[in-house]
Order: sequence, then C-alpha cells, then structure tokens
Amino acid sequence: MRISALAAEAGLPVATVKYYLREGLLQPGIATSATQASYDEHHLRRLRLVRALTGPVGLSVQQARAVLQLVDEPGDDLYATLGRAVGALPPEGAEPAEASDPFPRARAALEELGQVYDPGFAAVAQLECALAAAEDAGMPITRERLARYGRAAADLAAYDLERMPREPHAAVEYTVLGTALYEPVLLALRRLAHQDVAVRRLGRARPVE
Amino acid sequence: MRISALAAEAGLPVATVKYYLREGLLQPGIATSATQASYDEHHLRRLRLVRALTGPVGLSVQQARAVLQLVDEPGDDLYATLGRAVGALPPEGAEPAEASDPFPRARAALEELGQVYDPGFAAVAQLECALAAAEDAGMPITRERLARYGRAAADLAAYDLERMPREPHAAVEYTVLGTALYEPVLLALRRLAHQDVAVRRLGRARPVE
DNA sequence: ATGATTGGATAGTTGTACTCTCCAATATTA
DNA sequence: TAATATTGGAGAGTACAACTATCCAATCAT
Repeated sequence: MRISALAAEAGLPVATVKYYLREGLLQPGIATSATQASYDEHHLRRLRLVRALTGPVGLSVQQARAVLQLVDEPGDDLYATLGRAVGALPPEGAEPAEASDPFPRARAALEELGQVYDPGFAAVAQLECALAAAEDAGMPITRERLARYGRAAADLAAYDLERMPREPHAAVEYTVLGTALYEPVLLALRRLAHQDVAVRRLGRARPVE
Repeated sequence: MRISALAAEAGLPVATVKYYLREGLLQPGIATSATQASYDEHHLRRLRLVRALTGPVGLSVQQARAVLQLVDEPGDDLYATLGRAVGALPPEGAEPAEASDPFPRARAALEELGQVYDPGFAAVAQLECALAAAEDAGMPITRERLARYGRAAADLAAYDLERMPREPHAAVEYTVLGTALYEPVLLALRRLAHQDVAVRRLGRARPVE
C-alpha cells in the first residue's frame, strides 16, 4: 500500500499523512526505492489511533506523540511509564513547583480518601488544579462530594485493573489508551445520566427511549 | 475599582482583561466618565471563572462565552437550557447529521442502560463519537464495561441532582458549572485511583500516603 | 516513452489567544 | 493650575498550532 492508498483508506488528505510522518506520529513505511515506500494495516491502525487521540480525546499533536512514544517503547519500569503517560494527557496541571506543600488541596483530598499517591504523579497536579479552579469559580467541592466521586473512581479503577493484561507492553497500551479513550465515554455518560435523572425528576415529555 | 486594579487583583495583564471585555466574556464596568469605568467583586469573580473555564476546563474563549451566556440568561425552559449548555462544552461530537440512525452506538448503549435520552442532546453525539473513537483505535468498549461506567455515572448524577438548587437561575449555574468544573476532578480522581489500585496490586515502594 | 505518483523539503494558510500601540479624554499630583 | 499618568476603546501585530499547498527530481505504470 502506498501513501495515497493509505491516506484514502483513512479518509485523510495525503498532505496530512505526510505531516504526521514528519511529526513522528506515524512510523515511516518500508522504503522500496528512493521515491516509494509501502505501508500496511499496522500503519492504518496507527493513523486511526492518531485521529482518535487528536479528535475526540482532544490531544494536541505533541501530546499524542508523547503518548504514542510511551506506548511504543514502554521502558522496563511499568509504574514510571504509566505515570509519565498519564502526565502527557490533558489537562496539564502546573508542575511540582517549589513550596513545601505544592498540592495542599489534592493532598488533603487524597488523605481523606485514604489513598496512596506519588506526589510526582502528574494526576496529583491535575487534581490540585481542578480543585483550585472549582474554588476560584466559587463552587468548591465539599468533602462529601469528594468522597462520593472518589468512591466511584475507585470502583471503576478496580474494574479496569482486573482486566489489565499481564504482559508489560500490552499493559501500558491498555492503560494509556484506556485512560485516553474511555474518559470521554465516562464524561458523556455522566452528562447523559444527569439528563436522565433530571427528566425523571422534573418530568419532561420530549425525550424518547 | 478601575481596570488596572481589577487586572492586578486577578493576576492578569490589563490587555487581557480588555480582550475579554471585547469578546463579551466580562460584562463592562459602570462608566463613571468617558474614559473611566468602575468594576467590583462581581467582575473579579467572573474573571476568575473565565480563567477556570479557559484553563483547567480547557474551553476556548468562544465556548466559554457560550456557556457564560447561558448561565447569565437561562431562558425559561430549564431543560433546553441545560441541554444547550452541555452542548457548548467540549468535546464536540458531530451534529445530528443526516441518516435515519445517526448515533447507532450511542443508541444501543443507552438502550442497554435503560436510559431515557433526547437524540438532540449534544452528549448523545459526544458519546457516539467517543465510542467510535475507541472502536477505531482497536479498543472497543464491552457491554459489561459500559454497564459498569453507566452505573457509576448514574450514581453520581443522582447525587448531584439531589443537591441542585430549586430556583431556575441557580439550577442552571449549578449544573453547567458543576459539569464544567467537576469533570476534571472526576478524571483526576480516576487516574489517581488507577495508580492507587496498581500500587496495591503490583506492590511498589515510592508512593507516600 | 511519457504522463502520473512518490518522498521529501519548504513555504503558505487559517484560526486562536492574546499583546501592543495609539489616541483623546480624564484623573492625579506637584 | 500645570505637568504627568491612566483610562477606555479600537485596530494592528504577534506567536503558535495544525494543517495545506507547491516544488522537485526520482521512479512507476502503461
């Protein structure tokens, strides 16, 4: 399969595929001559993944590249790789910074939840940032709500982890892509559940089942 | 309070505050003369909200404007207003489109969950889009996982709705801002829960409680 | 043999989110 | 009261991201 066929298959302009090649999101095809290279379904699958990450997931090209690189070469420390991969996902919280207690809100929250955490883990900064934003906007999160959300998150995590493949490479792919791809699903479901509950409570005619 | 004081208070350049005024994210101050206007804490709170929406929540300026307008002037149909507000939040799924069954995956999923839904509701398109992305990327969501996520979402929605203010204006603000501001919290908690579960299972030394 | 296609590089386009510069009118300060 | 600083408002300018278009000489298909 040549580049034009690959692009057509993926429904993208050739110029865009070339752009992804340049940016390192797509591995180069096997060169069959100075001006020809061949691509296979592996490349097609990758292209679809790139579109999923830059589209619905909302990653920038650079973030997608970072995530894909980690999936491609996980390194031998599974734990560190997963941490780094999640750090590459939006939203980006400010980095660890300076102070003795850089994440006061997140620390308090996690202690309250009785959760183990690594202060270097990017999600801690993300949590701090999100909690601060809610506060700044005048809608701070109550302890009770935090506990509720935390419990739900823990349930889902337990479920997901049970299904994680044993083999390290597959485990990284599963976790990283699972985080990136399933989060939008969870958010959409939450929004729809809000609507469902609202309709049942407020009583409204329009919706159909 | 004049514009420079407002900007200083919010930690922003004056030019940026002017930009938000131009873009209609911030309501103009009360003009005290041809070249002076005065702002109060109301404006400051709004400015913080704008930063929360364009920062951690990840809205573009236009999306933030759309959300804020709905919060400001909810219209008399609470249900429609909430639907429109959620539609203004990312990620944007393609619009209803054409075909007889524009959202096959989402429809199947919601039927499976036994949920009431309005096909015109933006979150349906978002769900369709997210499910399609997961499929395209080679990690389709199983029925079982969907059920699990759906149940978690329903629990959270029930909790949130119970706490929704009665007064319509306040209800819109609560729902819209709650969606925008609490979603990042939920995602961060999910990521941290993954790590927590992983550590407990895989056994790892570094993290602290 | 001849027109189309390719990889590779460079430049151009579009859109977003600011940021800067001006200006005359006002406010503050000396 | 005179000199200096600040303001609101408008328009232009900047920086970056994500493509998109153009070239080119080397192949490839017919």
